[in-house]
Amino acid sequence: MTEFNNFFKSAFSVDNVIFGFDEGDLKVLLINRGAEPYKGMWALPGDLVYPNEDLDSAAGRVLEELTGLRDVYLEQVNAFGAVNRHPLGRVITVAYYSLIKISNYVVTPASFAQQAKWHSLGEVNTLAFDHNEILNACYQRLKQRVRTRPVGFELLPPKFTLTELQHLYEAILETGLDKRNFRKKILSMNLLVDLDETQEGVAHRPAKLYQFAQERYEKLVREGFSFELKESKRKPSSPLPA
Amino acid sequence: MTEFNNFFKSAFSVDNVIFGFDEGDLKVLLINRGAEPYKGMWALPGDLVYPNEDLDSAAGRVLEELTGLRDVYLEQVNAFGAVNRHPLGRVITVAYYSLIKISNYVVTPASFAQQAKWHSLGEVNTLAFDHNEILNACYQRLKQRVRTRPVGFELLPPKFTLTELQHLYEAILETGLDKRNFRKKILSMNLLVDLDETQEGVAHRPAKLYQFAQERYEKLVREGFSFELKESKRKPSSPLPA
DNA sequence: TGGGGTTCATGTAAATAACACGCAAAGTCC
DNA sequence: GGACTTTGCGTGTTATTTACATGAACCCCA
Repeated sequence: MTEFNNFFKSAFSVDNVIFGFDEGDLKVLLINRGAEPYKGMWALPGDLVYPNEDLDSAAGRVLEELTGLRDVYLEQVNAFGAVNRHPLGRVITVAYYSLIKISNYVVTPASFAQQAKWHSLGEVNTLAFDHNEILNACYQRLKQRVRTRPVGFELLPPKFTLTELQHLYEAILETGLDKRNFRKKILSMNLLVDLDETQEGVAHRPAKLYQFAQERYEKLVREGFSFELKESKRKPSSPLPA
Repeated sequence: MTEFNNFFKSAFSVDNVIFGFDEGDLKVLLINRGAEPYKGMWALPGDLVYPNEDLDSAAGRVLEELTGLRDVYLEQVNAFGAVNRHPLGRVITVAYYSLIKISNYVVTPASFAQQAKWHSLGEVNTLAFDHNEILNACYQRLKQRVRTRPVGFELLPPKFTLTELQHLYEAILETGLDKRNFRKKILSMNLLVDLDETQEGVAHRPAKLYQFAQERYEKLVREGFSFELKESKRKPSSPLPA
């Protein structure tokens, strides 16, 4: 057993890629590290896992400490365990991503951060540790999920317009979609409830508001669906912000 | 840093779900544990990760010790870290699955096993640790992969018939497929090379042999494809072995 | 109060992909 | 050489996906 105990010299952490959606693009919540190593650099929020804590709980805790949110969509993606990924010892990390409604709350930097801030996915620079790699893996996973589960909705406010929903898909999939085909497809899934309300205060014809049908939503999350739409030939999504 | 070091009391392992395909059904390679805990029970092959070893390397090592094979399809699935999943301490495990050509080699039980043996997926009973859960997660992942990457081929011998290929898909997807549609679809992918050879010694019309086109294969592994065929109405796969 | 600006909402025809289906040919076995 | 088994193809039918344009609703401002 002595030999066995030699192995118990490592630790593990969770890192959480927190996605939000705002102003038409996809964002990640990053923290500015308040402690060494990598002090002052941007990083994914994460923490060592407590001895009596499950991985999922740890990921949920990190999220809650930072945002105050519970009961949020949270999915484990992968473990990262390169030998030297952490300068202070052998630490493997388990990556999670979560989807939150960005408008729902105020970010309160946790103890381990000086600052927490949303970054557009396209504007993320070099992060601490191997966090760029982790971020990328989580983003790829999200991209894939969006095509087979209706998880996109987790990112939207309770009431939304079809155009907002389309912009969300376009941002995640990095593509442009045909409006009519998008609507036809999404409406045919019986996933949306027409609220008989419209936007107010917009300087143009107001759009109808929808919410998603909870039961149907859960069914589709469980069973999966297939959302495949070809990139629109006519209106490729602009690579530049307006 | 003292506090930090309190965390370094845990270990991590890899467990490897090794899939093979033979006699028309999907198999997993299990070991009979030669040491406590769970001595004598069937389990997934796995091992603690050495202090200077990457996760992927560890998974590859486990596989090689058991089968002698290198350069095999290997994919990480998930980490499992329930607090009490290991009776001797906090050990989280990272699950991998690999796909091998079952006929290629002889199983040689590694040091940690008394015995290694192929089990049909349907005949797996209670395993050590949380290995049933892990096995299931890996199987689900494989099922999903098969629909978007041509990984199925990793399980077949270098030369195979279309019928064998179809049986493989049916076994993994647990479904029955229409022969003609299956052929049409798979041939239209330009993935197969007709070897101009036929089976020998079979008591019926011999089938043509194919191999898969390496380049095209790699391209499709990278880019993905979509293999969706509806379950055949006429010949649902029999739930019972012949 | 009406004209300009902007976004919303919608339907159809053409092309493509998926589906169900049956029969002749190529071998082995006896 | 006749019976048996499995292979290997092609086609009509149906469902899905694609491309595409115009009038309607609302705000703002002159």
